[in-house]
Amino acid sequence: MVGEEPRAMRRRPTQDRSRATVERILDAGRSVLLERGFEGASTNRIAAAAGVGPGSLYQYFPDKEAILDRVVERAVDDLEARITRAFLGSLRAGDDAVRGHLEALLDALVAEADLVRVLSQDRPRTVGRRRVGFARRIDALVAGALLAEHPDAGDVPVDAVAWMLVRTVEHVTISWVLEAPDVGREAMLDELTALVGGYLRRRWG
Amino acid sequence: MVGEEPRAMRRRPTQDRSRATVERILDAGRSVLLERGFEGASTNRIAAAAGVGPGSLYQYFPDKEAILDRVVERAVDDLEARITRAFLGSLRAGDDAVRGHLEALLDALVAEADLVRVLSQDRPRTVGRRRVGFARRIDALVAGALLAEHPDAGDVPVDAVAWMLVRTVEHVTISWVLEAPDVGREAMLDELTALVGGYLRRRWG
Amino acid sequence: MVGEEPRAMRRRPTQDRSRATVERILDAGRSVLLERGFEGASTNRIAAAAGVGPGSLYQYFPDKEAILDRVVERAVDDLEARITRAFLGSLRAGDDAVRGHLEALLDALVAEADLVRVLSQDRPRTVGRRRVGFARRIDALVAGALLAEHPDAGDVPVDAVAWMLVRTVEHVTISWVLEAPDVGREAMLDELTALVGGYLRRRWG
Amino acid sequence: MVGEEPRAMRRRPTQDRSRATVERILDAGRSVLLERGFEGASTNRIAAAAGVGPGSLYQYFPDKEAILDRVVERAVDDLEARITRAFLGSLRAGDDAVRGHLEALLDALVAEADLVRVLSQDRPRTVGRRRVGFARRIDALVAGALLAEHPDAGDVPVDAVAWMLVRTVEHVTISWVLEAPDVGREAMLDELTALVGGYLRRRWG
DNA sequence: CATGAATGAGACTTCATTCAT
DNA sequence: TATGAATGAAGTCTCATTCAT
Repeated sequence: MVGEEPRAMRRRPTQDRSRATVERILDAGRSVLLERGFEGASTNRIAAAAGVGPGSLYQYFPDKEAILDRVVERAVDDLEARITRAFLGSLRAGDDAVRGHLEALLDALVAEADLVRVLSQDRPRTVGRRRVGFARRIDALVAGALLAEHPDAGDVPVDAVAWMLVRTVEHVTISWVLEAPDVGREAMLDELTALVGGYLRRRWG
Repeated sequence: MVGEEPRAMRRRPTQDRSRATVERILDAGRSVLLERGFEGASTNRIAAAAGVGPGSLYQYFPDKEAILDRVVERAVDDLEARITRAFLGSLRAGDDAVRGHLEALLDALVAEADLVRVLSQDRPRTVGRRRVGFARRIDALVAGALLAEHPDAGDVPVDAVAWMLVRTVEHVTISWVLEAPDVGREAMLDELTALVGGYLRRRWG
Repeated sequence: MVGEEPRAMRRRPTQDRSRATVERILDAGRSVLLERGFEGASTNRIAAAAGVGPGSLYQYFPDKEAILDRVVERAVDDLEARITRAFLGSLRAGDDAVRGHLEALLDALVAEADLVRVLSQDRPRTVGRRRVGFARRIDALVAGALLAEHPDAGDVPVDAVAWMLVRTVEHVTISWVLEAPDVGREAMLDELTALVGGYLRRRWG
Repeated sequence: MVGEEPRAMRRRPTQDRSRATVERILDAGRSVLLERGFEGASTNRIAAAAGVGPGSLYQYFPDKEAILDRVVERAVDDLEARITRAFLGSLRAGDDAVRGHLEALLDALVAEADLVRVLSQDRPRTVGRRRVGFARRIDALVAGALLAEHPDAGDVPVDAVAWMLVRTVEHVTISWVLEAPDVGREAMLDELTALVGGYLRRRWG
C-alpha cells in the first residue's frame, strides 16, 4: 500500500502484539475520557490505564492529539453503528413509523449518555472535526432513505431536508438526554414526532 | 473574624480606575477566548492582553474560572440581547412571520459567528452552566409568546412545544453557521420555516 | 532622645491618630497571628483586619518583619507580665511554696495557650531572637530571687542554677500545655515540684 | 478504575537510578533546609541543589510537604540513633553514671547543632508531628530503663517521671546548644547532673 | 520494541511592596 | 497622611515529550 501518513501513525502495527498494544491504548483512552473528560485525559494517565509506559504511546501515535482523535473517531463510529442499526429496515413515513425510529434513536443515545455528554461538552478545538463528519454521514443515510421513500422528489430539495432533519433530531434528543428537562420522555417523543411528521407531510404530503 | 474572602469578586470596584481595569480584563478575556479558545485562554495571556500584571486579575476575580465565567456570561448576555431584539413585536404565527423571525435570529448568530463557535465547541466542564441557563430563559420567552398567540391552549403542552422549538431552531441555525453546509441560506430558511410552520399548524391549526 | 532606629520605625507616631493606627495594626497583627499562624500572617491580611490600606503599614513599619517582630515583642511582654505576677511575693523555698509558684506559672501559660502554641511552633527565623530575650529576663528575675533567699551563695553558681531552673520549668510546663500528655495536671505538678525541690535542696539544703 | 494516585510516594523507586535520585533529592533537601531554613526550602531550590528538574521531585513525592516531612524524618532518625547510642549500656543510677549519659547526649546534640537549630526554630505547622513522636519514643525508652533499674516501682508514677526527665534534659541541653549562654559546659553538666540526680534520689532514694 | 526516569516550559496563584491620587 | 490599585517575582505543581537503557 502506498500513501502512508507519517503524522497519523508512526509505525503501522503489523505484528499482533503491536496491534494489541494499540488496542489497549485506545481502550484506555476511552475509559479515561469517559471518567475524567478531555481535561483529565493526560498521556500519563492513558499510558497508566493501558498498562504501558508513557514512551510507548509515541511508538504508535505522533502526539496526544492523534490518540484522542482516534479515540473519538472510534467512539463516534460506535455511536453511528448503534444509530444506524436503529434505522435498519428503511425510514418509513407515517407518524407511527417516525415515532418508532425516534424511540430507537433515543435509546441508542441514552445507552451511551456518558459518551454523548463528553463529546458534547468538553471537546477541545482539535477534536471538533469528527462530529461534523459523523453528522454528514447520517445526512447521506437519511437523504437516501427519503429518496427511496419518495422516488419522485419533484422540486423538494432532498439534501436540505435531510440536513435539517438530522440536525433537528440530533440536537433535540441530545438536549433531552443532557438537560433532563421537565418534559417527560413520552411528551418529548410526541412532540418530536409531530415536528418531524408535520414537516415531512408538508414536504411530500 | 479576620481575613474574610468573598468568592465571587475579591474587591468591588468602586473607583473609576478599578472599573476600567475590570473592563480591560474582561475585554481581553473575550479577545483571547475568541482568538485561542478556552484551551489557550491562560491567565498570563489574558493579563498580557489587558496590559496588566498577572496579579491584577486576582484583585477582582478569585480564580481563572471566575474570569471566564464572567466573560462567557457577558457574551451570552450580548447574544441574548441581540436575539431578543430579533423577536421584538411578538411572535406572530403564519409562515411569513415565522420566516421573518428566523431571518432575524440567523442574522444575530452570523454577526457573532466566532463567539458562537467558541461557545459551541470548546467550553470546559466548569463553564458549562451558562448555556443551559441561556436556553431556559429563551424557553420561557417563547412559551409566553405562544400563549399570547393562542390563549386557549386546549390540551397542547405549551412548555414542551416551546422547549422543542427552541432546541430545534437553536441548533439548526447554529449548525448552519458553523458547518457552512451545501445548503444555501435561502434554502435553509425555507426548510426551517416549513419545519416550524408545519409543527405549529399541526399543534394549533 | 537620641539613638533613633530608622529600621525599626519609619515615623515616630507623635500624633494621637498615628498612635491609634499603630495600635490597630498591632492588635490586628496579633489576631491574625493567633488565628492563622506565622504562615498566614500576610501584610494584606493584617491591613484588612486593622481596617487600613496595605500602604499604611509602611508609614509605620519598614517591612513585614518589623510588624511581626513588634507583635511578638508585645505578646511576649504580656506573657512575661503574667508570669512575673505569678511570682510576686518572692520565691520562697520549701516544696509547698515551690508548688504554689508552679501552679501560678502553669495557669498563666494555660490562659495563653494559643499564643504559646504559635510562638513555640511557627516562628520564622527572623523572629526568633525575642524568645531568648524573654527567657533571659526571667533568668535575672529568678537569680535575684535565689540570692534574696540564700544571701550566702557559698560556691553555688547562682546564675547557672537560675538558668537551669528557668529552662526546665519553662519547657516542662509548655510541653505539658502543648502535648496534652497522659500525665495529669496534679501528677505533673507533683513531679515538677519534686524535681525543682530536690534540686534546690541539693544545692542549698 | 483509572489513574490511582498513592499519597505517600508516587513511584516506588525500584530501579537504581530512581533510588539514587530520591537520595539526591533528600540530601539536597537537607542541605537547603540547614542553609536556608524552612522558609527558604522551596521546591525549585531543592531541585536545583539536587541537580534535577523541578518536575522530578513530583515523580517521587506528592507535594512539597512530603519532601520536607521525609527530610525531617530522616534527620530526626539520625539524631535519635545518635542519642540512643549515647544511652547504650542501660541507664544506670548514681551521679557519675548520670553525668556520663548527659555528656554523651550533649555531644550528640552539639554534633548536629545546625540541625537542632532548624528543627527547634523554624518548623512550619505542617511538619510538626515528627518531633513529638520522637520525644515519645524516648519517653518509652527511659521509662523502660527506670523500671529495669528499680523493679519495685512502689507508688512512683514511672511514666510521669520519664516524661518529666525527657522534657527537662531535652530542653536544657538544646537550650544550651542554641543559646550559648554564659554557663560553661562543665557548669551546665554539673547542674543538670544535680537536677536529675536529686530528682531520682528523691523518687527512689 | 518497551520502558520509565527525567525534563522544563508553562499553568495558576500569592504577596510584600510601591506610588499616583 | 492615607489609600488601594497595581505590580511582578517567585512559589507549587502538571504534563507532553524525549532518550538512555
